[in-house]
Formats: sequence, structure tokens, C-alpha cells
Amino acid sequence: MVINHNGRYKSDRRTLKRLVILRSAAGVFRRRGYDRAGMREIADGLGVTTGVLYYHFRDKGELLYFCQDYSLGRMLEEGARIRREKGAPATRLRRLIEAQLTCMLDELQGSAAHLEFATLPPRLLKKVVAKRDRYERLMRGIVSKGIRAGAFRRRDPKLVTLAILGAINWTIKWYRPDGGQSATKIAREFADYLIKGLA
Amino acid sequence: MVINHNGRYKSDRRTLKRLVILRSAAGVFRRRGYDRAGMREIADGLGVTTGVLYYHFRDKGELLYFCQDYSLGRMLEEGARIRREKGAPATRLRRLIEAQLTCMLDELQGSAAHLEFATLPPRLLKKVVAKRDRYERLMRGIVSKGIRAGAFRRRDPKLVTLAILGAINWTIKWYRPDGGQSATKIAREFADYLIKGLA
Amino acid sequence: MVINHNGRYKSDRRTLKRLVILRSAAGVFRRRGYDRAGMREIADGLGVTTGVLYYHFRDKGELLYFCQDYSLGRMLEEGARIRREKGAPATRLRRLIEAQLTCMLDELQGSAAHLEFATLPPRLLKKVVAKRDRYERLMRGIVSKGIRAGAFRRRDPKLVTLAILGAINWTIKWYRPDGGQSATKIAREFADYLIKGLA
Amino acid sequence: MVINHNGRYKSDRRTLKRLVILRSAAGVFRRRGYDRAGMREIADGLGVTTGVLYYHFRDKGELLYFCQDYSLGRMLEEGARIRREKGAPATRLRRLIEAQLTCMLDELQGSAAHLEFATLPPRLLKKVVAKRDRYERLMRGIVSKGIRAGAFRRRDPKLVTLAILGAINWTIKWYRPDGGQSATKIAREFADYLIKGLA
DNA sequence: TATGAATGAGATTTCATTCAT
DNA sequence: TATGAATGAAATCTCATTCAT
Repeated sequence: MVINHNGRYKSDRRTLKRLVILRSAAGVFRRRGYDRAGMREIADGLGVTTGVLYYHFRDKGELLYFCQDYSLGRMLEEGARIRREKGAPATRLRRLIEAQLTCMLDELQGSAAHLEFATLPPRLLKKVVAKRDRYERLMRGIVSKGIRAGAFRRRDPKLVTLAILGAINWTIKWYRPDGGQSATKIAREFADYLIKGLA
Repeated sequence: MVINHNGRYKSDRRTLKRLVILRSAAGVFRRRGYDRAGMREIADGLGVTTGVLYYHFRDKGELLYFCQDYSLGRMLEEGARIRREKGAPATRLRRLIEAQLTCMLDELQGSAAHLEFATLPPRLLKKVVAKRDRYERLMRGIVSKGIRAGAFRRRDPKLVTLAILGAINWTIKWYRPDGGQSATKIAREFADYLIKGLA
Repeated sequence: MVINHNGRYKSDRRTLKRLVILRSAAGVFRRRGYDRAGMREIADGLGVTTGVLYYHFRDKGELLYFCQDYSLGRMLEEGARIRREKGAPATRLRRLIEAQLTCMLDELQGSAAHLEFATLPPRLLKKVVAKRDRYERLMRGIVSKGIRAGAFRRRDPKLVTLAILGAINWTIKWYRPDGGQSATKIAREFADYLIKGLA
Repeated sequence: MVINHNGRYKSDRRTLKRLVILRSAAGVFRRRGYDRAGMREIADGLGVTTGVLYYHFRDKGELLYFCQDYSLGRMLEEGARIRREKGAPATRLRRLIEAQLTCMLDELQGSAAHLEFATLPPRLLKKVVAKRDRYERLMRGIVSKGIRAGAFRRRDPKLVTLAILGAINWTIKWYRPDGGQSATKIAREFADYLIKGLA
């Protein structure tokens, strides 16, 4: 996945095809979990054979890696934007929580492949863990700054961040796009509740 | 797994052996995930052959089922005890959060096999989902009652409960027994933070 | 196994390979019986790995099914042809007996996998039993018509048919292609003897 | 299975127990076939554990051997009696056919374990094949003598015998004790038909 | 005699991956 | 680029058999 000087994904045919494959793979990973997702299954969903997958990706692990990398990339993009904004800590934390939930539940339709790490080969694992940690630090930074600024109650910023991330990440276990709760409502209520805990 | 008149697991040799196997299986499930956990691996951890596992359990699914059933059983036991106690809603919710975290992180050493459902055959899935739902309802009940009593702020009890459970369940993804944070400290801080959100 | 408009098996590469596999499987089933026939053994006989078998057939049961289906198909083909012929009942019954024996002992080299049913999964079992019954009815029809026409002695057509089929089917238990008796001679003598019983 | 000087099975406790086991084993072998019959299954049918089977029999093969040996023994007993009788060849052949069918379908309830040889270890195989051949020769002897005496039509006695045995042995594939046809009727009709073929 | 527990070899089956075309 | 066919390693599970008690 090459990013060009515009900060966008290069739109050559190659990359487009990779994105198409990733979308299908992400769906299968979400529905079945990484281990139970078969390459055949992913290929079938695209109407091609497994060979195609191997033409575009080295192996199954790389497929997972790019899913995770893409998800984390989107989240970091949003996060970076929010960090640059002015505003009270509470406001920024709210934006971040809402952005992540919207991203996970709406945009990526709960794919959140970024939640299944154990399987990756070390080389890829290191990269994706690093990216995840960057995102975690980003959120923790907002929390810490809020505490130092006196806007938030004194708490262990690390544990608070992990609690928030847990609440958010867990949503993919129960969220159903056609269920009673819209992603927007969940995002608002979660933000309300999780920020109040810091008041 | 027969429960005798003391409400404890019957300690005949058969049941003891099953518990020994379950402990090993739970460990492997936790470290590797259900799908990547091999029966060989589980057996090796016990110094026996896979045949032994099949002598005591019908198949891999039943092994997972009993792990989940046991974990949920322990949590429900604690939950029932807490529900019977007198005390302010905040106190009871705190007790429940702390109990679940202690149970998951300390007693079961993060096994929490109860978090991987998708794999179970329908018959067992139904039973374990029912048990999980009972626990969820138990926590939601405490939240709802607190709201009705005016002790908690008006929020959607369902979403709040899911947020709390997410924060708690997610701990097994990052908790390390030999890490910087003790289970006790995590439990206290989480309870503080998650209850404050309802104040 | 698709049959094209010529009434023959479509000869694309896929079907050809399936037929090659079936031939090997039929041989092993005959020599060793279905249960003792290993997929390894069948694959070894072809110089391939077991994976190939599973690429072309869903499972072992389907392999058996197609053996039986093919054998019964051949017998029904011959039977249908004979039924359409004019001729005295005795002549037609003779033709049928000889055709089945030739088919079983010569053409299929005693494979007669159609004799081992118990193992098939219900779905396939039903189909193959139906086909077998069609063949049985075909033979019984010739016997009955002969009796009604006064060409055959009055006997229970069902039991006579079962006796004839028993004599024929049993041959695969003792027939040896390199033995003293040629398939042709067996066919003639059996027909003589079994038809005389109806005179 | 020891035979004492009265020509009867010694009725000590040991032998009695062996017979009880054999009866159960024969039933399972018939219903499921030798390979699919599990030692557990046989033991369960008796309300004991597999250990008991191994106390009384060396292994599964010996269990099969004794089933076959017993069946063949019974058939040879009857055969020997019939051979000693005076009477026309047709009468004696009829007696033999009826005796075998009665023995197989009634007395042994279609167990006819003597039909599954392939599995036996060489040592036992040789013995049981020898016994089966003795029975075959017995029947062929009656046929041959009838031909030489001019009572039967000139036919290949070997093939006629194999046809008769096929018709008889095949009955266990379709006979049902609770079906429409009684063993007695089958025996009579088969004898009628099969002897008429020699007239 | 009988049992419960364990073994070990082998069976079928799955699946990521490769490769010639 | 894409496919069909094949591989090989591993996984789950079965089962006859053994053995201490």
C-alpha cells in the first residue's frame, strides 16, 4: 500500500485491486475470525480464485496486516486531525471517542481487524503494534494533558485510556448494523459516560 | 461436571481429572486463542496424550464449553452474592466490577475463555450465551435500579453496562500478571472511574 | 458427473480425472472393503496425495457413492436395452443375467462397489438404494411377465429374483480373473441353471 | 471353545461366558459389519467394559473367528447328519438348503459372521477357510453324486454349488426377521427353485 | 474377574500455499 | 493476471489394546 506525495493512496490499478481484496478479507475476518477465515472463502466473496490473492499479497498474514494497518491508519488520521484542533480537553476527548467509534462501526463496518494480533509474523507484528501504540499514546496524551490542565480529575492516565479503549473496542463484539442502536447514538452515549468519569 | 449437595463440584477422581485438564486447556486457549490451540498442545502441557482428552471430553468444543461454563459460573456465584447484599447502588456496582476483575485476572489468570463463542456447536452455544446473558442482566439490573433510585444519573442502562463490560473484558488483552499493575489496583481504579461516570 | 446429450459422460479434463480416481478407488474397495480401504491407499495407487482426492470429491463417502452409482448405471443401461428387445421371457432373462455378470466380472473387474451400502450418509444412501431398487424391479418385471405369460412356472417372483441376484452378486466373493472359470462361461452356466429353475 | 467327549461344548462357567460374549458380538458384526463394530459397542451390549472381552478373547479377530467357527460348525453338524441319511439326491439337497437357511436366518438370526473373512489374521483365516471349504465340498458332493446317479442334469457341480451358496448367503443382506417372508417359507421356495434347476 | 484410565497408531479431512499453463 | 490442480503439513478424532488396581 503505497502512499504518494498527496498523502493519498496511489490509485493505480494495482492498488485499487488490493483495496478491493482487503475489503472482502476484512469482512470475512470480522465474521469468522482470522483463523477460521479461509483464503478460499475470501476469494469466493470476490468471485476469483485464491491464486489472485497470492498475486497481490505475499500470504494470509500480509492480508491481515494490511487490514489492521489500514484501520489503524484511518484512526490515526482522525486522531492527528483532532489533536491539532483547539478546544477543551473534554471536547477533544469526545471527538476522539466519537471518531473511533464511527470509524470502527460505520466506516469499517465493525471490521476492526486491528484487534487480532497474535497471528502475525514478528516482522509485521512489530509494525502494527507500533502503530497501535501510537494511537494509544495519542489518546493517553489527551487524557494526561487534561489532567495536568486541571480539566480532568487526577487518575492513572494509562488505566483510564485502557478502560476507554476497552469499552470502544468491545463494541464490535455486540454491535449489529441493523440492531436497535445506531453507531451515532452509541458514540454519543459512550463519550458522555466515559468523559463524565474524568470530571 | 456434577455439583453435589454442598454446591461444590464433586471431588471424585473423574471430576478432579476433568478440572486438571480444563485448567491446562484454559491456559492454552488464553495464550493462543481457541482455533490456534491444538489438542496436542493441551495434552502436552499435561504430559499426556490427546486420547486422554477425548476420554474425558467428547471433543474440543466441549473443552471450550466447560471453560466458559466454569468461568461464567464463578462470576455468577459472586454476582448472586453481591446482589443479595444491602448497600448503596454505587457500592454494589463497585463490588461487582471488582469481583469480576479479580475473578478474571487473578483466579482464572486471564483465562476468560468465556469470551470466545463463535466456535461452539449450537447446542452448547445456546447454553453458554444464556449464562452470559444472565450475568449481563445481573449487572444491568444493578445499574437500572441505581438510576431508578436516583443514585445514578439517567443513562441508557444497556449501553452503560456494555461499556463497563467492555472495559473489564478487554483487560485480558493487555493484562500481564507480572506487569506493573496489580489486579487489585486495576480493579479499584476501574471501579472508581466507571462508577464516577454514573454519578 | 455430468452426462451430455450423447448420453455419455462428458469428457472434459475434470471428469476424466474423476473417472481415473474412481477406477482406483473401486479397485481398493473391492480388494479391501470400504472400511479398510484408506484414502492414502487409494491415492498411492494413483501416485498422488490424498489432497487430490478431496479436490475432486467431497469425501470418502462420495467416492463410494460414485462407484456404486456408476456400476448401477451401467447395469441399468444394459437392462433397459434388454427390456426393449423382443423375445421370449427366457431369452430376455438370460440376456439380463449374462449382461450383469459380464458387467460385474469383466467390465468392472469385480468392483461391484454397489454391494456395500451401510456406510453412505443418508442423502446418498437414498439415491443409491433407489437405483438399486429400480434394477431389482426391472429383473422382477421380466420374471413376473414370464409367469403371467405362462412361460415360467408359478413362483413368488420376488423370492426368485432375490435368489438370482444372490447367486450373481455372490460371484464377486469368489471370482478370480485369472482363475479357472472365464466370466463368459460363468455367465452361460448361471443363466442355464437359474432359468431352468423357472421352467 | 473346547469340545468334550460328548461332542458338546463344555459347559463350565468360562465357556458359558464366552458364548454370551459371542452372541453379542455376532449381533453387532451383523448389524454394523466387522470393521465398524467397536469393541466398546460389543461390550456395552453386554453391560460390561472392554477389558472383559480381552479377558476372554485374545483380540477382536479371535472374536470374529469364533463367530465364524461356531456358525460353520453348526452348518457342518447339520450337513453331516444329512449326508448320513438315506434318500434321493434331490431330497438330501433340499434338506441341506433348508437346514442352512434355517440355521442362518433363524438360529443365528442372520449373523452369518462366516461371510466376512478378509480381516482375519493368517493363522485363523486358514482354519476358517478350511472349514468353509469342507462345507462347500459337502454340498458339492451331494450335487455331484446326484449327477453321476443320473438324478440331476449334467452341469458343472462347482458352479452350481456356488450359485446355490450365493443365493443362500445373500439372504442375510435383505432378510428381516419381522418382514413379510418367514424363514421357513424362504427355505422352501429357495429349495424348490434351486433344485428344479438341476432337474 | 472386572474396571477405569491411558496409549499410540492411524484415519479422514482441511487449508495455506505453489506452480505450470 | 488468473486459473486449476496439486502438495504437504497439521489438525481432530477413533479405536483396539494394555495395565495397574
